[in-house]
This record gives sequence, C-alpha cells and structure tokens, in this order.
Amino acid sequence: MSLRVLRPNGPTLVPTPRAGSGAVAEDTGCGGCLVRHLAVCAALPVEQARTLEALAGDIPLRAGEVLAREGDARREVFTVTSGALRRIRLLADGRRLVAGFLMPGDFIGFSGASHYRHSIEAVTDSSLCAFSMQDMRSLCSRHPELERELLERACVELDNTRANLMSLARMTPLERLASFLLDMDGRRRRQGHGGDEVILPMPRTDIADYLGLTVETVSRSFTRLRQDGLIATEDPHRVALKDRKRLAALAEMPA
Amino acid sequence: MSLRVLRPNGPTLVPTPRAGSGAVAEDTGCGGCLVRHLAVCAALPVEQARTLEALAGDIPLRAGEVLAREGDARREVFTVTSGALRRIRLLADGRRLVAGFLMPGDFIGFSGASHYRHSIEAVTDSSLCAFSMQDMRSLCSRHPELERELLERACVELDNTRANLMSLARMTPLERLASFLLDMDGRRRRQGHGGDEVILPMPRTDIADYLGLTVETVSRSFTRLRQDGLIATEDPHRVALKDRKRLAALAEMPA
DNA sequence: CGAACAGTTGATTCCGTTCAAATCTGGTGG
DNA sequence: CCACCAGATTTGAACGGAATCAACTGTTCG
Repeated sequence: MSLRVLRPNGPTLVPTPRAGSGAVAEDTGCGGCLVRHLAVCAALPVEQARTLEALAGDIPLRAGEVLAREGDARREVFTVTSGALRRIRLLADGRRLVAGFLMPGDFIGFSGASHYRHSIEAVTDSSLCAFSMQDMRSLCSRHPELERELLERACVELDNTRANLMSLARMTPLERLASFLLDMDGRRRRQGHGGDEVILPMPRTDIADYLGLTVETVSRSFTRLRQDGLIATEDPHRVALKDRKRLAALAEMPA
Repeated sequence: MSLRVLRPNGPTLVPTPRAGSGAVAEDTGCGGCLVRHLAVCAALPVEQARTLEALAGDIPLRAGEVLAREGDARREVFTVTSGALRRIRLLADGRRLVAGFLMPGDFIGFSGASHYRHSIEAVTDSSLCAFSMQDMRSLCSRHPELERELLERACVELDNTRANLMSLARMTPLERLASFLLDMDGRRRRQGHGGDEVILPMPRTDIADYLGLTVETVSRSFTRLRQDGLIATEDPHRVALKDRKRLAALAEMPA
C-alpha cells in the first residue's frame, strides 16, 4: 500500500535513444501518449505525431537516479511522462534546496543557462520524453504555435515560482505546508484525479528542503494540521484534505 | 548628492498614450532609445522603429506611484526605460514581499495570469514604454525573433527567480545580502556602468522584504559587512564593493 | 533477527524578530 | 539662517519560534 523506497544517489543517467529502432517497449508512440493533453506537444497538430516520435527519446529512471547534475552541459529538454522528480541545488556545506517538483506533463528545459543550475533526480520511478535542444529549436521555427506554448508555460512557471518566494520569505511553517498541500492537490486535479486525497510521493526531507524548513518542523506542522482537523493522514504519503476552507485561509489562496 | 525621496503610496497611474499625436516630450523615438540594446525590442530589425513607435506609449512615474495593482486586469506589457520599480505582494495582515526590482531594459509582462499577481510601484522617478498585449501578440506573430527573444528572457528571469529561492530558503542574512549586492552590481554592469560602486535606489525596507528579513537585520548585516571590510558605505544608497572575492564566497557565486 | 532509514516527538539552544530608543538627514516654515 | 519635524537608518535589549540535539517508533530489507 506504500510507495517505492528511495535509494539515495543512484549511479548516473544512461540516456536511451529510441528513434527508428524496433522498440521492445510499450507500443504507444506520441499518438497514444498518456500526457499529451498536458504536455507542450499538444501545441502541435496531431499529424505531426510521426515526426515527433522520430525525434523523441524515451528515458526511464528508477527512484533516486539522476537525470542531470548541476553544472552539466544542457543538451536536451524533457517532458515528464510518469512519476515524479525533484529539482535540487546544494550549497558547499550541504545545505539543500528543492527548487521544485516535476510531475507528468511538466516540461524540463526552461533555462537561459548553458549548464544545469540544478540537479534533477527521480523521486519515484519515472519516465521522460527527451528532445535534443537542437531538434526542439528547429521544431519551434517550423511551428510558431510550439514556441508560443513554451512561452506561455514559462510564464506560468514564473508565476508559480514567484508565489513560492512569498512562501519562503514571509509565511509561517504551517502556512507554507498548507500552501504546499493545496498546490500538490491542484496539480493532481489538473491530471484528472478527483477526491480529497493528495499523494505526496516525496519524503519529508524533500518537503522540508522545498519549504525552507527542517524535517522536524515539517513533521510537527503535519501533526498540528492533523490535530486541528485540517487534514488526515493514514500513511505519510497520503494526505486527506479535510477542511479546504481553512487550508486555503492559511495559505491565503483565492479559493 | 542623494537620491530622490520616496513618497509612500502615490495616487494612481494615469497611462499616457502617445501614438500619432504631436509629441511635446523628448524627440527620441525608438531610434534614439537609450535602452534599446537592453530591451526586447533589440530583437526587431531597426527598420521597424517606426512601427514600434506608433504602437508604443510612454509612461512617466514619480517615485512611489503605482503602475499596476495586484488584482488589476493585465492589458499592457512594459519595458523600463529609466528609474527603478519594485514588484510587491502583501498578505492580509500586512506582511510584505518584494518579489523583485525592475531596472532599465527589463521587460514587465511575463505572466500567465489574466490579472496582476503583484503590484508594481516606482521606487524612484521612472519611465516605461508600454504596449498593449494585443499589439505585442500581433508583433510576435509577425516577428518570430521577438517571440524567441521573449522566451529567452522569460527563461533567464526564471533562472534568477529560482536562484532567489535558495537565498530565501537556506542562506543566512549575511549571505543573502552579499548575494543581493553582487546581483545589483551585475545588473549595473550590464547597463554599462563600471567601478566598484553599487547604487541601491530602494530603501532598507524594500531590501528587507526582498530578502525575507526585517529592516533591523538588514541594517545589522550592512554594518557587519562594513566592519569586516567587504564593503564601504558613504551613504545608505551607495555601496562600494571592497572585497568581491569574499562577497562572492559568502554568496557562493561562481566568480 | 538486526541494520538502515523515514518519521515523529521531546528538550534545549540560538539566531533573527520584536520592542524600544537614539542618530542622522532633508525639508519646512518662522 | 536656524529650529523643528518626519522619515530613514542604525543600534541596543529582550523575546520567541524554528533549528539543533537527542531519543524513540515503525517499516523495509538483507
């Protein structure tokens, strides 16, 4: 009933090109892509499915494995097709930041830098769809809709990241956690899931490093929200939102 | 020798369309634009100067005046041509965040939302060049280079905002301030200024709300950096960087 | 069974906040 | 010109909340 266990620092990534070869894996090309409606590819006409497939590489990752390391040269961009990843950055003395979590449909590649500014690690077993930056650029010049879609998404990501600034700079631990839970809920809903249950695939450490707190404080905050009846937790990775109203009030979110 | 005094909350913005009318103001159209090389417009061919001018509106702001309020409908995008502005957001109980500062050449308009998520206020007397979002969209469809430039800039802004996350989540007051000073220095340099002097047009309160600290802590951090010989300050708005190396070490920046 | 690790809970410490006050500056009006 | 005021900045003292240190529980996996 629980999720996969994390294994600390897996070896390295072995990108797996896919083009043209007789695929042993699932038969679903872009046409049957489960996250197409969530992904940037949706900006392209369906007839382009073949072209896309030819350019795309499929990358499976086991929990804990590293897709890219901070400092590596950026050569590809990705769309998450399943699982969950984290974007992390370390200071010399070990202080850690989780700059964000990446879920199915999310695009990885909005950066103006030539090298990764964060490592990208799989939180759970995941898979991604990869394009070389070159291919992506040429796709963009042929399909302005794609570039427009990318800009639109970059803007939304910027909105979200700016919202996180408020959380980190001025909100209390309880408020940050409420905010985080509602955010995760929103993402889950956008993926078509319903109900009041939020799934948190990541360990408490990741939540702490995402919210700028310690694990202990995060744990105490969960306990507090539970005691106050805002949430219920059968298992640390499954949280039931019991009182959306008060959660939203804590997070100071519109709804 | 000092900068303009801030006046708290000026009245409101009175946008000033400019197209076609016999301009009383400075004769410099886009051709003579002082920030053209810094602005997104640089992506357009020079022959387009006339077209741009016809679409652009000039907006002068006095220190403290508000360009846009959180919650207002977004109808225009802007390029800062002079001065300095801040992007702010308030919580119900008055807690304040400065999500960023906007300097000459900066583009204001990277957001996926239909309404402003932050208020934009002038820190000092400023001026901006305004385009309706409609005009901007049509310019983009005619000139893919412009859309590419916008995407590129949105990505860079995302990089910078993500870097701020680390500052807010995990760095000490001293490190945050060092980081901020080097950042401001970098922006000043990119505008063509040299020397070791950084100009901080904003009051300490803004710096505090930007770094997620109190004014007192910011002030103490300045004092500390001064005592340790990393900086010198003749006046609160002018800071001389005395020891870039140690500042960079504090900020954990590459250089 | 025992080791390793995630998560929770408790006790104590410490850093940044809060509260308070002094200093300095520029601007105003007598 | 100078006294005075308002706001910005700095400095000091005390407090408090999250970090730190530590211990315990529960689960997974060898």
